[in-house]
Amino acid sequence: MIVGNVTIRDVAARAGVSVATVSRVFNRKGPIRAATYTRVLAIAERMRYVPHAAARSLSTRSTSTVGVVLPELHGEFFSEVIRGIDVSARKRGLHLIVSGSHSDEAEMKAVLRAVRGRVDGLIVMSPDLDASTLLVDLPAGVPVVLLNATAGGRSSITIDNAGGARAVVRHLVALGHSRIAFICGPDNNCDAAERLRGYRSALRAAGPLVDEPLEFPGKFTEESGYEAAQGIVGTKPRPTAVFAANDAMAIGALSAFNSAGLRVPEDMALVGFDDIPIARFLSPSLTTVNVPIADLGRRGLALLLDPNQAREDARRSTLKTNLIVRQSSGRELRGGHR
Amino acid sequence: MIVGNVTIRDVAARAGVSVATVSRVFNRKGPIRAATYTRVLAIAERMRYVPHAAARSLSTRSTSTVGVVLPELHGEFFSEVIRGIDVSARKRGLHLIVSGSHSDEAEMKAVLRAVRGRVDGLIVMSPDLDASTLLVDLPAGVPVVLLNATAGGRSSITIDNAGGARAVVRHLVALGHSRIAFICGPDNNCDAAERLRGYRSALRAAGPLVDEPLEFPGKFTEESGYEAAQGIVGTKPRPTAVFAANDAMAIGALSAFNSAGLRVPEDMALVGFDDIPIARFLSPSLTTVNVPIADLGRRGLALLLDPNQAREDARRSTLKTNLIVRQSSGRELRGGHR
DNA sequence: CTCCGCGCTGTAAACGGTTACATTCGGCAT
DNA sequence: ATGCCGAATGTAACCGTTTACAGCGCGGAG
Repeated sequence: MIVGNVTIRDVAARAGVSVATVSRVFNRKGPIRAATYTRVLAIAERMRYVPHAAARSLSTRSTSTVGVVLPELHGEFFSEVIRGIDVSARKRGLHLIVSGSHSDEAEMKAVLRAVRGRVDGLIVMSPDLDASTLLVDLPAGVPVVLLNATAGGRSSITIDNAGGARAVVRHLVALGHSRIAFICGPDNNCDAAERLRGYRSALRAAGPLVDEPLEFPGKFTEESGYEAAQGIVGTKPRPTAVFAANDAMAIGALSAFNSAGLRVPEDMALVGFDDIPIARFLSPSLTTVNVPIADLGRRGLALLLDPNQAREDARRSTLKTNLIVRQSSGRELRGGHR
Repeated sequence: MIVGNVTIRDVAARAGVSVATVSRVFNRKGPIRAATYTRVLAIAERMRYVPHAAARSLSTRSTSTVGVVLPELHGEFFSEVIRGIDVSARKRGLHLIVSGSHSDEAEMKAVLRAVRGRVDGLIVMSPDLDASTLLVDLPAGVPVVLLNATAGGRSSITIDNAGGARAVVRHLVALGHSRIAFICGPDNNCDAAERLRGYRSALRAAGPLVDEPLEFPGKFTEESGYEAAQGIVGTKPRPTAVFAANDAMAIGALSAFNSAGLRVPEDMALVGFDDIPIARFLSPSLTTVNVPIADLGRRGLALLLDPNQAREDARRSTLKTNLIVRQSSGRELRGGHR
């Protein structure tokens, strides 16, 4: 027989007090005699009383949970974002409800609508889909913070994608490379677009000695990086350096270069973007752009909870990225035909 | 001005029906005239009515969310587990509340207690901490499924760790290796313990031509794999093969071997465990044991929701693992001193 | 001695849904 | 005409909290 769950009334009855008193004890609100306090607490403990979250939410109009909506859940990147949010959520006693794998827009909208009474706020990362149309029919009054996306009036945190990309190109150019290929991210992905923009502008800024942009399609997955790299291997004249728009594709490319018998970095320099945790453990270790991924999550949560959200200036912030030079970009090219 | 949220009563009033009718429309329950149905739905849509999740939960005694408790959230492995749960949760219209980073037991217990009225069930992965003591003061009546752990009477899904480990050792022995080192997982971690057990028993079974177990401590992290591998490099006589208890440590070891100038697999064969998605993209690609990670999550959820949970035989299941031979274990040793 | 104020506790009305039960209303058999 | 039945809908209790407000006892001021 399943023992029915103990309610606040049961505890009150057993302790010989009213439900209000028990509630006050649990919420440390209002004046309570010390003796009453400890007695109620002891009895509640003995009866294994645990407050019913839904009932409390209904009454207080506040769940203590925030929702996290990501394009997908797979891979080191998203895992880090979630972790960043999770650790700071726990510090504040908040719960996290996550949801990913939103291939299509309708599905995502359905999720967004189901939040009333479930979360106090939402952290949304939607680099692919246009955020402003998505959020249009979000229940009113739900605070939202966007990660790596912007939409009119919403708070957001973005990272300096273009700046990071420019740093990569400058690094490669400084090493003597002049034919630098780029493996793009998915179409419509705004991070990808910014990185591409940075790549192009830095190439242009590098002057006439450096070749035109040489771009290969990719989808931010290891597979797509692998395939793009195969295309690069067959390109004549072959580039001497490859800049992948994210680390996952760089990993795929590395694998393809190995299969093709090309050594990295001797025969081909390779740079990624994101600095996912395993980047430093690849062989060769991956030169990449560090983006403070966990920080992105952490600050997203902080912004969401910040009561000063109304202050316009604080609502948007951009996180700096910085180049991490490791082995895969190699040393200065010698005897180049420069 | 924030527009107050629309309640079911508002919709009922506007549509000229009772709240019961509106409720029935939304839940497709009870007989409703077609005309009423569409009219109410249209009005609700126009008013942007969304049912309040907490209120519904309170009334029906069922949230449609399940909780997922993991030891931590970082890395490809856990990310895959969550993804597996997430995709099948979405198919069933369920939400997911996750929580990780449970360094200590008290923290984890606190999380487990807070579930009343928040989730309908729990999927708990706790390879480090003893599950039975953890679950002792879980609110009564919350169904639980354990992943990679067992505790009296609880449903659980485990993977065949020992079998996978034995397959690895047999594979290496078949290739001609006789000095096979093992990088252990954390103490108290039951997956790690099982893998170690498999390693030892397979070595023993391999006969007298194969050396005694040679074990190095590790903690399932890339760093710890790196350090363990440094120790292995300095060991005399040096092993010819290394079996890391998980892929993350194998990645760390690979990095260390590269730094030390050892080629994998020519100078040192290397095998991991888990078959995380990037394993195939490492250079060399990693020989490892495939465990159906996403499946683990998927089946965990299925078991949790299975009304037949009472049937004793269905409550525990073990997932098969299987060896995936790639490049890192190399080809047969030639001219060994066998 | 009365009254006031304060500290502590109790009462009961929300919160926003669901649902058992009651009610209404045609239609149909008697 | 009467009664009955089932389909469609309404009424109101209930889910388990929080909290505004009321009440009560008691000590000190007047």
